[in-house]
Amino acid sequence: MTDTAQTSDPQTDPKTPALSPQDMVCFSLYSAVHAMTQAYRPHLEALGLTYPQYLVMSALWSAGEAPTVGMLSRQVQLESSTLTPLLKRLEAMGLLTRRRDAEDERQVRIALTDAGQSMQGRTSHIAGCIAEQSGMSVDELLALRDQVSRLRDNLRKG
Amino acid sequence: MTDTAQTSDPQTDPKTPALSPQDMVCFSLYSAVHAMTQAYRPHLEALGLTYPQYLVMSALWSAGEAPTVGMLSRQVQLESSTLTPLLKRLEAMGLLTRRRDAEDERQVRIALTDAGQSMQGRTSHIAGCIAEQSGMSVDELLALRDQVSRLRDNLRKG
DNA sequence: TTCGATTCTATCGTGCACGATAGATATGTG
DNA sequence: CACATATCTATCGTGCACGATAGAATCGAA
Repeated sequence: MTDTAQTSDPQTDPKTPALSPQDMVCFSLYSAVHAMTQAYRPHLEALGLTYPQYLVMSALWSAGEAPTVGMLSRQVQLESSTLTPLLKRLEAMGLLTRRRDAEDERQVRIALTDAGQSMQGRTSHIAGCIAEQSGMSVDELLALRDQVSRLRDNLRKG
Repeated sequence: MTDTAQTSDPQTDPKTPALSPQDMVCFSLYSAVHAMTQAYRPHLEALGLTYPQYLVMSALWSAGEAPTVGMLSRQVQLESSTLTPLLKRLEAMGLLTRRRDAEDERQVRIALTDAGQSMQGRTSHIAGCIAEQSGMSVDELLALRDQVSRLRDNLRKG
């Protein structure tokens, strides 16, 4: 993400002035994610979750039936090599179960336990806290979300 | 970032409908960073750098004189526990040197080697490639950068 | 100037995150 | 049925990223 404009020719001018991280779109995203993780931390520590774990739990709370690892992977955009150990940790905490699908034994279905289901109720205050801390209006946040999602989808296509 | 609006009361209604990751501002940022890292990967692999390493190199290219670890830490918003091993790897690649400051022996000053300096010239095309791949105009990207930076700074304050 | 407090970097342990790869199951073609 | 191909999850190695902590150097106040 040195992805802002450069007027001088990059091929002929070997001393193009360097873009500082502060100038780059990529750095704003990168540092915002870390700041967001820090903002979530106290809320999630009370639940014993990390941020990626919370993200997977959110996917499960909003899912209809027990999704497969592949379905989760596509939804949260993480590889199976990331998800498998993460899901094993959530299983060890007693929040979900992992079971081979009888129809297709290659797939593993993830189902919430009662403890996993009931945890959702203890997360409902978090959204408002973060939104307030963001110092932005709900409309601004929604617009930002849509812009960032559009950027992400375009980058994935390219 | 379940940080969009909830109309039902979170205290009295234990079954608040769950926000899917796709609804959350935090997830858009989180997934956009991963997409951005993937977009950078082919360009950075040619240089033998990871994205965080590239970020630190960018900070050094735009810095006036040899900054300390603490100065870099504040600029790229990473802890010394992250920077120290990262800087050691860049040192092992011959891109920079780490030396104790004579004035204040607690501090370590980071200076680019010739190889580190000259690498900058080979990065000048990357910005344009990513900007094009983003499918957004320069004005949109700059506006997005400023919005995301504002969000980050507000979250850091809270 | 002496010693308590602060500053600064490094170390350690845990948990992502990914590419490469393996291994098991399923599918399709003959 | 046989066998090549594809799909799906898991494993392994590398590199972040952070909190907690340690240890050295500096600063400050009596």
